[in-house]
Amino acid sequence: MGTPERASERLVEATRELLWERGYVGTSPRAILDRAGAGQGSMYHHFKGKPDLALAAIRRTAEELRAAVTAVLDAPGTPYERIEAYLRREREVLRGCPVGRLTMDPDVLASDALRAPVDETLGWLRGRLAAIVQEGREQGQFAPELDPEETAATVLATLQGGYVLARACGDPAAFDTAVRGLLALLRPAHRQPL
Amino acid sequence: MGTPERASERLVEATRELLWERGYVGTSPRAILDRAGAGQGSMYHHFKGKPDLALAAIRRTAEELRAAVTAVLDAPGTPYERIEAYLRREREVLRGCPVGRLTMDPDVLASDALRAPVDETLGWLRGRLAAIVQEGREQGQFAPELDPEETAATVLATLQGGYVLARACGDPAAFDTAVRGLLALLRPAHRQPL
DNA sequence: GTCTATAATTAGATAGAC
DNA sequence: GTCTATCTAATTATAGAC
Repeated sequence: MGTPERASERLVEATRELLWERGYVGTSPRAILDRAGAGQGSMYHHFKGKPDLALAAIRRTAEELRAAVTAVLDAPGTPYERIEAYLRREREVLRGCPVGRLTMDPDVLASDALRAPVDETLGWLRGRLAAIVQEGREQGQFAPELDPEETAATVLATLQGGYVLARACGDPAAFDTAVRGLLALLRPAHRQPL
Repeated sequence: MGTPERASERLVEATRELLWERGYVGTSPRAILDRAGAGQGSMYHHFKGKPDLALAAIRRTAEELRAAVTAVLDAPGTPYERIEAYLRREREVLRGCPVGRLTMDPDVLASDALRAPVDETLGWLRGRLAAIVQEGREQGQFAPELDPEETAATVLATLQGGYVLARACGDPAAFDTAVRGLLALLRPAHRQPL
């Protein structure tokens, strides 16, 4: 492990870190090269330029997120438990979502190529969550009035917004508060009172 | 109405627009001056520099947001209806939240001065929503298990995250879907089934 | 107050040596 | 493949005229 051998690899990793920390417009090729320990020639040999390198970085970040989410959502448990596990999974909350944050980047949104992996990843995530809500509805754990697509969107939006609240006050607890509020609303016991 | 007379006024307005569209790191003094139709001297006469001007712009945006939210939340109606009115109020969804988007800006978060108005505004909003949830709980419209602070955080997070989802796919409908999902979870009728 | 001129620094990319 | 040198434009700010 540690620093990768190949320069192209180090460039992608450095870009991933910087996109997460500073976004696309806030990341300069200079900063990438410094962090990767590579020269300009190395970057322009492997990639066509900043957008091309960023695309490679975003795609890898998206892949990793999907793998991590799949591991949590495919774990055993009731639908509610799996959603709860996803909402409560360990996160570096103050760093924000490495995929979701890109939607606040004007240059990313202006490029169909850069926006595509973001759109696909969040769309996939919504679909996964919707399937679980649907499952819970069929099992009677969730009320039939809950639309799976809508509920999934609410779950994902609460997560993404939780990052916003936590970063605003500089305290990860704000994220947890929003998640607890959502879990209370989703809780089967509460929707089927005594 | 129209373009303000005073240059300082035009500078603040231009900065407000650009911060909303491109964020802090994506906004250059040059772009501000172009949009405001002002020269460099004008800007450095009224403001100490980019951070100072941005602070003035952020404060005004925060003021306007508070006024607009107050108008909706203080309107007549049950607690659920007032929250629903807030969630469904007209928004330019794809532009995102002018305050919330700043939390994704590394330079804003790195500055206590710039982050303060963002933190205060979202904190105030959470407080207002929590008071309404509390009210609804006392009236029996919301279940006693719903913690007002947590529920308010969930409502605000869903909004902020709704912008993320909508911007990712370039469709405001994604925002509405998340809102409908939240309203279904909050709906008194669903929490007190037949 | 507002302007233009200037300047030091960085962004983003190219050329060509090794 | 990787490096350094170079280049054009933009960023952020200062100086000084009007």
